[in-house]
Amino acid sequence: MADQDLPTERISEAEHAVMEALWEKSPLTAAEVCDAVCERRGWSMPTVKTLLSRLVGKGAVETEPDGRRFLYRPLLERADYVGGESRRLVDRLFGGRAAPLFAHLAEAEALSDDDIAEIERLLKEMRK
Amino acid sequence: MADQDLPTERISEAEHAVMEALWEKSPLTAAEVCDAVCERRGWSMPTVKTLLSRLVGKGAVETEPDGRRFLYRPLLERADYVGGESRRLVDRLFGGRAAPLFAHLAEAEALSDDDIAEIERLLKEMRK
DNA sequence: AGTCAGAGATTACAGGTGTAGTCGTTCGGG
DNA sequence: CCCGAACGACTACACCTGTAATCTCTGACT
Repeated sequence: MADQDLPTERISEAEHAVMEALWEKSPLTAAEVCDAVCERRGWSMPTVKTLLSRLVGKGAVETEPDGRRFLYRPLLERADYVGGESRRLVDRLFGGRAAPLFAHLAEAEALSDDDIAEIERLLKEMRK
Repeated sequence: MADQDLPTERISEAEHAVMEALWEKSPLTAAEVCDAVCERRGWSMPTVKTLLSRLVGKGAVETEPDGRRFLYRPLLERADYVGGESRRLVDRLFGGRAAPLFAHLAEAEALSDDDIAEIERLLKEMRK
């Protein structure tokens, strides 16, 4: 009963970098997306164009004509993407239970003091 | 300073299913791995053989001759794999901070009561 | 001793992904 | 009014992944 009718196919890692740029600010032109990500990833414009096209094809991004170019805007929301990826990981690696993930992060000392404090705060809030 | 000298390349999802079988019990023959996963995934023997070979190539599994066949044994430990994958996700999606991941799971109601109780227990233990 | 079952090795092949070049059109400047 | 810059569309291509068929060898049984 949790089926989304979003026909959202899976988004690859490179595509995700483009999505992050669009989540940060949108709509953007292809050139602006490139400004946001090309240097960090060592990409050229054509690469960004390809990724944008694929994202449009996957239904994760929509275009809006603006003169003779396009403005790109995310259709998939970040929270949905993040939620899906998190769930996939938890399902695949921890049998769907979040506690073992937490235990693992704790054991690996991947939790900062800030994280711990924040989580305690969240827990307190939840149980209220 | 946390670089592992393990030359462990990335393991794909199908390969991961094979690893799970080997983590469950090892060493196993290819046929035994197939017994463990073929039905669930709808795979045939050749598929398992291919995945095992790739895992050996990636240095995640080692072989030990046993008569004329091989016994397969994981070299990569489950905790390392799980840790790596978890870290990748947290880095990519939450800027490396675990608290937002936790917040997200909480918000998405992906935490069962058991999870919450368990996490509280872990927290109490950690702060001691 | 000959053959067959079963083991790993080799090959296959379509689809996804990372990364980019080229093509055709069209707007704006001279 | 023409040309070049810039844009999206199309094409390219190597590698990875999922999935499997086929080949070759060798040990065991008859």
